[in-house]
Amino acid sequence: MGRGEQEILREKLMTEDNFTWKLLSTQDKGEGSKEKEDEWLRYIGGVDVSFSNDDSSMACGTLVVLDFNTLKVVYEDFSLVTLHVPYVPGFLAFREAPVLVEILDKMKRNGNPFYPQLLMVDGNGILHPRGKLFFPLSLHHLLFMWKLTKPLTCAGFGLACHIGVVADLPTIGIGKNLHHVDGLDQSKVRELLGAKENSSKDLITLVGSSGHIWGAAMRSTKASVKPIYISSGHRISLQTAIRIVQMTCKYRVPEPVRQADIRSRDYIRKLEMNAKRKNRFA
DNA sequence: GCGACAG
DNA sequence: ATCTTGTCGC
Repeated sequence: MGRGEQEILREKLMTEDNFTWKLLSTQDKGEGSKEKEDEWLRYIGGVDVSFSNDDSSMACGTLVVLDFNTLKVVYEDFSLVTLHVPYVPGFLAFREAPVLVEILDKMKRNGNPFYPQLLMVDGNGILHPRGKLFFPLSLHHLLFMWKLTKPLTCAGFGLACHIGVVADLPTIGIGKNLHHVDGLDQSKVRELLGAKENSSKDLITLVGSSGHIWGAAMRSTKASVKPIYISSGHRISLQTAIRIVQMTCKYRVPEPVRQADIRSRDYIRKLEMNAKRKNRFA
């Protein structure tokens, strides 16, 4: 029974393209294709969690949906929660996934027409270490993590994978810092990106000491020296993920994640402002 | 052996 | 993750 459970979970993580929509390199649509608009990638979601300064356990989960053609926000939702699980490197999903999955689920239940066809996550996908145990987690969480990671033989299982499997959505992981794994580290990546044979490239594949491909480091803006780290979350290949990220990068961080980030911070900042006004009248 | 480690 | 000011450059 436990073994069968593991088999099912292993098969749920897909790092190949598995979606119904189509993606054109130019995203141009020919004449007479209006009846088939559902077949094109149009709505891309972005999720992020921001935190309160006053109360570090208070968090704001945020979901935004952008129109791929205009890169404008067409939907946003927020959810305030109190987090009881601490942040532990490698176990970000246990802290942030529940809120984000809940907001997604709410949107789906309401039958919202803007429900995303693809989700970009502020956090890694398969670019993620496994098999390390840390203390501050409860036994329940450790067992859950163990069940999810044990069957995987060729990849990690970061926040983007976690959300993708639970919500059954194609997801892309976007890291703003490198999570050290399989011999990869910031200095090595910077060395490769800056190397003369790569000087024309703004993209390098992240190959670990074991030879495994974990994702890609991308210099998304000409001027930026600090790359972003792209990896497959769920139901998408690295190649496709890279293409989509490149098409949504107005700035260093792709728009869906950037907008979720900005609006999430804004929401919690305004909340704190209102709380302080109340105190002034008390 | 110890430290490094997404947000 | 979060605080915060100015500063440089397109």
